[in-house]
Amino acid sequence: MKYWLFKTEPDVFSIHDLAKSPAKTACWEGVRNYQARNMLRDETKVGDRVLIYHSGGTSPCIAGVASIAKAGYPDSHSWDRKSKYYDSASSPENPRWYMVDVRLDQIFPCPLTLAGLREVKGLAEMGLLRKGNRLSIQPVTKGEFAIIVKLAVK
DNA sequence: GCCAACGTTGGC
DNA sequence: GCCAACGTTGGC
Repeated sequence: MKYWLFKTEPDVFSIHDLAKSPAKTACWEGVRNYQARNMLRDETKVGDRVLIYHSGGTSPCIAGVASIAKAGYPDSHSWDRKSKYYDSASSPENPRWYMVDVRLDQIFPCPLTLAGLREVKGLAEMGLLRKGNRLSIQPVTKGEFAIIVKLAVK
């Protein structure tokens, strides 16, 4: 099993939107970065755990945990002309972009702020905390995941 | 709103 | 293949 961190802008799609989705499950569409695409397409498996990160705003934070409900599959928004994620280079026959389905497991009672996470020993190497890392899909180590869940549930 | 960091594009 | 220009991300 792998562990991930997915970034989202809560104004666009928050963990609360995920909670309101049918069966608390939604597709994670619109990833338009090749490195992130490759991970979604090649490395995700059903059951993988996903930290949901809210970027932007006054207090960016890890808001909760979800699981992969459907592993990487072509992002149909990429050939939907009406979608803001439309890409003329992508087609059903030759999809350029991929997405996954995620199902909410838990909203953290107290979201873990970025500032707070920087204080935590054992997370110093975490991708999220490294300068200049803009990837919206990031692998997380088993140890980092365990530390974060323990902090949030305490 | 600023700006650092990084990705993408396109001319050559 | 190099690299300048430009666009995007995202914390602050």
